[in-house]
Amino acid sequence: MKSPHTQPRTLPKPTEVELEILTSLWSRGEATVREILEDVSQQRALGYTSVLKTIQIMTEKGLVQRTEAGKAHIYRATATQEDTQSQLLLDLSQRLFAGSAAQLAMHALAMQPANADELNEIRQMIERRKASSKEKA
Amino acid sequence: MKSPHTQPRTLPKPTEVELEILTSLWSRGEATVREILEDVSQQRALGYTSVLKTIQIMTEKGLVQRTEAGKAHIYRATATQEDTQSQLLLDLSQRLFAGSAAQLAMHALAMQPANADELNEIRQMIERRKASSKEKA
DNA sequence: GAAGTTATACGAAGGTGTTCGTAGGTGTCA
DNA sequence: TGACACCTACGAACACCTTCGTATAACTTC
Repeated sequence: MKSPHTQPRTLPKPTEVELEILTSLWSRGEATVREILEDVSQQRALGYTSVLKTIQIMTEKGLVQRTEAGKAHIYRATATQEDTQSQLLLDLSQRLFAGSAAQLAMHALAMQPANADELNEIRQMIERRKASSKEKA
Repeated sequence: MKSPHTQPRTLPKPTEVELEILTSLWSRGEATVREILEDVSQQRALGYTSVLKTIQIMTEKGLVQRTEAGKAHIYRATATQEDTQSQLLLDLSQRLFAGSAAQLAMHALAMQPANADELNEIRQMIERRKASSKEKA
């Protein structure tokens, strides 16, 4: 029998270090503590047990899931990167943009120029949205 | 003589409650602790001294500045809302979008539909950027 | 002038996040 | 088999955030 699904519907907001670990997991798919440490060490000096401890806490929180296969445990992120991006963007838009993701997007674009491809992609997205909103009306 | 300018060039990232207080200050321009409490109380049950303590810490951090006029001190935000929005957006884009504000903006738009006015504004911004990038090239 | 109101200052408690040291288990290999 | 390498688990220290209680000063009001 597999473990009972005692997972909460909504995952907690990952903290600073937790996010770095998740980034490693997203890029690798799954990883051991040592592999995560390799990635995280590129940006920050951190001991092995620090990563281990953090990822154990993340397991308790439900942010990651682990497979106990052989010597080293293998971890994978519970939420996709896209879902986590949405979660944190929504959070920021509520706290700093009165809940308007569009305002947030506008500010981001004004802040840092986008390249041509990105601008095209955004334009296309806007056209699509315009079309669908016209349908609705 | 006024106080020596011992302020750091970069302000620390405001925390949860600090951001709520800043939001009150941005909308009011300047405010006393009691006025801030009025605003914050709309969203969260909080005692007077809690707000006072927090804003005292914010003063130490340089997030707000105070004028000691009469009985109650008057506070104003050091950074504008726009600058703080940029600061936090930049931070999030670096931590979760590999430093790409455009990716962040795209994700925000895909996540939550924008209204027609907002879409137009974004489209115009894109056109303007396209034009300026053509000039450069 | 005593009581009540309102303000600031400050200490402290409780929670969480981050980091690491140490202990203990298991496998390898000369 | 003994030394070494590598793993997990766990406790503890430290810093920061949040909240509030208490002390104290000043101002009003009867």
